[in-house]
Amino acid sequence: MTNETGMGRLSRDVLAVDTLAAARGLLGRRLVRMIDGQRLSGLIVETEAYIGEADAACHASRGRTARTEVMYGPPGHAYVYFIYGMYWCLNVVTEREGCPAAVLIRGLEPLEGLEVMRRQRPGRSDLELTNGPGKLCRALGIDRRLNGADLILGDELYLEEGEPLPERSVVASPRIGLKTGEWADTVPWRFHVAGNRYVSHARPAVPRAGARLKTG
DNA sequence: CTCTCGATGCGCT
DNA sequence: GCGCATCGAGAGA
Repeated sequence: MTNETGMGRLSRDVLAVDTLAAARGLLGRRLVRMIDGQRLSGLIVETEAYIGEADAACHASRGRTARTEVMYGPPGHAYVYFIYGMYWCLNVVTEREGCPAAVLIRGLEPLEGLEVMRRQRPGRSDLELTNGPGKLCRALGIDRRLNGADLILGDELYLEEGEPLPERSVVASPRIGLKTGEWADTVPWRFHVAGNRYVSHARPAVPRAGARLKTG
C-alpha cells in the first residue's frame, strides 16, 4: 500500500467530482514521473480548472475533436497539449465520462529527482524548475506520448495521495494567460498553496530589506 | 522591479 | 492565415 514515501496511489474518486473540488483537491498531492527506473516527483501547488463547453477558455468550448477527445473520457487520465510552438501542458481529466473538463497543473514543488530535472532545465535555479505549466512538463519529460495516460493506474506518470490541504491554505484567483474578458477577469478558477514559492508568477516569500510593498 | 517582444508549430476558421 | 491555458531575454525605471 505504501512505497518509501509512505503514500499510495490517489483514488480516482478524488477526480470524478465537480472540477472546482478536484482542482482544490489536487493541491498537496504528489505527481510522479518514472524515467528509466528513476523516480521524479513534485508536490502539486498550483492548479486551474477548465470546465465544459460553456467555459470559453476551455479547449472543449470548440467542441469534441481529436484534440479534445481525452477530456470527454473518464476521469484520472492525462490531457497533454502543445502550445506556442514549443511547450507542453499537463491536465488531469475530471468529472464523469462525457463531461469535458480538466485541471491544468501549473506548479510543482520538486521533491525527488532534482538532478534529472536540472538536466532538463539547464541554466535554471531550483525555484524555476517547475513553477509553470510549460516548465514542469519540460523538467519531467512530459509530452504527447503521455496524452491519455491513466494517472491512477499507470506506471510512467501517476498521482499519489500526498496530503490534501486545509481550506485556509488554498488561495483562489483568476486564471492566468487568458485574453481579457469575463472568463479571464472575474472567474476565480485558479488555486494555489498560500505562500508556496513554487507557484508561477510568485513573488519572493520574504521581501528583501528596503523592498516596497505594492500599494493597494 | 516592470513591460514588451520574439520564438515556433499546431488546431481551427 | 490567425491565435494560442508560455517562457525567457532585453530594456528601462
